[in-house]
Amino acid sequence: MKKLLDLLTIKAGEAFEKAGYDAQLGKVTVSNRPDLCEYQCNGAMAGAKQYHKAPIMIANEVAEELRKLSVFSEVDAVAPGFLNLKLSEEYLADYVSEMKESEKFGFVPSFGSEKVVIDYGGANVAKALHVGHIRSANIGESVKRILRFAGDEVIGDAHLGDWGLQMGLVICGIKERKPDLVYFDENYTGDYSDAPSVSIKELEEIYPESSARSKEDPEYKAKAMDATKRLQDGERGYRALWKKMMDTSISDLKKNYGSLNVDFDLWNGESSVHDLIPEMVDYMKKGGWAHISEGALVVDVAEETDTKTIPPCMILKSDGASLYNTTDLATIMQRVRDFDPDRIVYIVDKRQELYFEQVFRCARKTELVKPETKLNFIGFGTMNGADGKPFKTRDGGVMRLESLIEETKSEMLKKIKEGRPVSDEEAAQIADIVAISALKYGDLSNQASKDYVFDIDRFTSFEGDTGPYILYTIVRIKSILAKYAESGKNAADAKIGPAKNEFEKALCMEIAQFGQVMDSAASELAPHKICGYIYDVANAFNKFYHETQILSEADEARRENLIALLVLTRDILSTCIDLLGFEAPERM
RNA sequence: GUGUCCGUAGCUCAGCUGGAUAGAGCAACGGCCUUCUAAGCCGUGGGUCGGGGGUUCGAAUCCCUUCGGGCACACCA
Repeated sequence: MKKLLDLLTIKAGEAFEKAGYDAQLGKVTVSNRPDLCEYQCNGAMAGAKQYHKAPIMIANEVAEELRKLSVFSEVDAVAPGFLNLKLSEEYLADYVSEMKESEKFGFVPSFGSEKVVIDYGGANVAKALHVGHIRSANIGESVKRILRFAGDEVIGDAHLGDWGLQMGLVICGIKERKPDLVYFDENYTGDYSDAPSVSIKELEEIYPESSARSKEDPEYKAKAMDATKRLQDGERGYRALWKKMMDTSISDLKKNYGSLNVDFDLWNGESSVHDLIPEMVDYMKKGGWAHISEGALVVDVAEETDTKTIPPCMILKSDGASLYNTTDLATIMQRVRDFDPDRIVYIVDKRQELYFEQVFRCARKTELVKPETKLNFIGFGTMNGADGKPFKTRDGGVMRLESLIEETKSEMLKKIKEGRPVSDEEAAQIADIVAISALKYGDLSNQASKDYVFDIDRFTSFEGDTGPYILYTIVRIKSILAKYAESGKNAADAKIGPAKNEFEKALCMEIAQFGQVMDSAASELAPHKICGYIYDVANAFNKFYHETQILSEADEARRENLIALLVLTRDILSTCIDLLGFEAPERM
């Protein structure tokens, strides 16, 4: 289906042309003065100079043409040259009815489909997820779903931090605690499959402890670095222990990400490209791109048009060791080999923007990717506390993501119980679902690039621009539809009829925006646009709901029309929250 | 220092490829439940869009400047 605004723009363009003007002037937008009209076209004013004519005269001539169409119920030319339009109820009803029958509500993206790898999550093995991980998870998951909806083939990669000094630190920590473990027996040649594993609890204790100690004790740090090197060089026991830790950590990560409805297609990490690094470094040297600067191997990425100095992209440190850049570039190499993607999207803290600019330039310059391959950096802002500073626990520490989720759930449970009476079991189930909506909507409704204030009271509120409010609206619709179904009736194939009042029409117009909104959300990778949209739809629905008796509507045909409108509204909202990565309960 | 992002109602934020009277939510105040979930709806009050200049018929939006804040700037990730 064509987008509604595109259809109207085509009509207006034709009218401009018939009146003797450029069709390009016919751009129709949603009105910013809903008291005056529903849609507007400002082309007459834009064309005034070109045609040396008063804009109102042009507007009048175009209005004359537009009035001949059945699309509009009202066309006004208003000073200084606005064209004010109202849609005919029949035209609108036909449009939304067609949406209801169409796959994806008739959404057709204005761009072609691609193969995309999304790099998000940012989890580190052996370290618990903390609140800082929530944005990448939420935004990445949503972007993944949005692009899939738009027809892309999307691969989500967790890109774990599983190979650096942190692993050496943990190995040292474990060795200190349990030196007798078989992993540390250099003479052992047997199998490790029955060897003891490491619990997530231990890992979470050991890492901070070991990390703190290494900062004060240079000798200990040297041991950790040695352990890291031995791990990377392939020492059997260390590799086996590492594998055990990976298993423990990944299953814990799956649990935590799972509670946010986040899942990955690939659980690759820095370790997966370890073997690729020598080859890549060699390639960059042979290609003449990499050279030694201050002892380190670098690729110059500055360009003449730069307004700021871009430092070279470092490939190897002066001690010959690899670093973040090395694995990220090798990962690009790997992704090109494995998937040959048209596009790689990184959902990362915006403070890493310059760094990724270097990596992208380096990848292009060294022809790791084809010139047309898109490399996108989606930088997100910090989640702040009420004081406007990065979110911390009450005692100033870093809050674990799990704790944040638990706190939100218990807060929500309290509110659910304050409401209508429900069983403890049902209340808990509902609270879990609604809490996730609160967290995700609270996060995603902000533009990704901006910092935002995390306010648990606001996010978990059932009022205003919140996840729970959206869910409440969906639940209301479901409730009516359930009652309708109980009466044994079925209006599954019913069409949506011409709106009988302004509220019904307003709801239809909101719904009709779907394609437009999806298109910009997908092309701009902007989940917050979907949040804004469903908030508008929910508001329009609640107003409509307040004014309209549905089940008690006497005219059966009219009632079926209304049920059809409810079905479409529910489906649109449900689809949108799924794209945001949360779901609605049956009751709340 | 260089670069970059931000500054809109008491608070949290939309709007920013220029259009008519700058919008929401929260908070405050006042209405609406024997009727499909009142977790809703309706209404009232609240603004020199940080300041100054410019471009334009028209600027929160574009340009310049200035003030205030965040962030980044090769061997961390």
